[in-house]
Amino acid sequence: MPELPEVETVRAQLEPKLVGRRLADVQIADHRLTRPHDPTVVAAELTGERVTALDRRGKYVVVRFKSGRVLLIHLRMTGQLLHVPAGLHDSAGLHDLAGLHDGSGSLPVDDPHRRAVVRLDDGSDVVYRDVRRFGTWLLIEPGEVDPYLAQRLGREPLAPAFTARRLGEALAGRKAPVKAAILDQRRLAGVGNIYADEALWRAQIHPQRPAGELTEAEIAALHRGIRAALRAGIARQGATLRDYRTPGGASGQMQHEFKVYGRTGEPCERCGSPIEKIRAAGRGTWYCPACQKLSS
DNA sequence: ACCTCGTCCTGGTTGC
DNA sequence: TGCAACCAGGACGAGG
Repeated sequence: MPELPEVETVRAQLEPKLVGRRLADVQIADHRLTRPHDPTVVAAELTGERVTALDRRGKYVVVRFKSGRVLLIHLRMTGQLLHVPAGLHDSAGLHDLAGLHDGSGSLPVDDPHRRAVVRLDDGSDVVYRDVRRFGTWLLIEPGEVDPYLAQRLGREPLAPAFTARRLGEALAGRKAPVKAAILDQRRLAGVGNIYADEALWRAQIHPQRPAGELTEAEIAALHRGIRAALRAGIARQGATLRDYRTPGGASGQMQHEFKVYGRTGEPCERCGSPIEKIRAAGRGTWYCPACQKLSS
């Protein structure tokens, strides 16, 4: 599930491949990708655009064009953006990069999960894959992107302006579990299920604590925990559970560093107690019942 | 305003 | 062994 660290890794790796390039040809194979807009129309509008910047906001990849228009890409659960150098199209190498081994030593001729391909003016391709088709491409007219994002996204957790005080403001008065609160993109942009659990473990806070009841010290610890977990994820190029790949096709390494996520029954690194799995905020949630107490 | 839950979607896993 | 049920979860809208 691409969260902030995965999306930031994709952005950083794609940036030098995309900035300055013109979109020579755009093919969109999935009508859901550009909903509610017609993919053929979107593809035609994208063709000829020149990329001036590749940014990230929350979990969105923000592709900025010279025209002022912006393409917002959201990978949701299983979206991938892969860069394929000129001359390697449709080769076995691409399937290898995309992690499509079928275990028999042979590689599929067609990739059924390829939803879109952008040919750049240097002959390379940006391939968009998405098994579950939750991902979205939204082409936005100049001036409309800031209001669109402002309506949906809160603060960037790694920005200097995101202080413990700001986090406290976002959590104040809320009775929802703290995990639900930090997953709320309108409060905090970019934290998903994995890094929420990892951040709460670092802060030694129970995921079901009411968000508004955290003490000042706990808010400070959570602030540090969120930023440390996200930075660790970026440093490891994200976490690959199944689908996530960098644009070069590599797996992330952060899954090897998880303190709690997916580690049911394994000893807590801090206290040795077995990690437990519960359901919180409607999501699978892992935590240490000994050092993340519900009542402090 | 806040909060919870259902929906979208596919493929891997579980259970009978 | 076969096959249906279940599970994973980011964003969003419905309903309380």
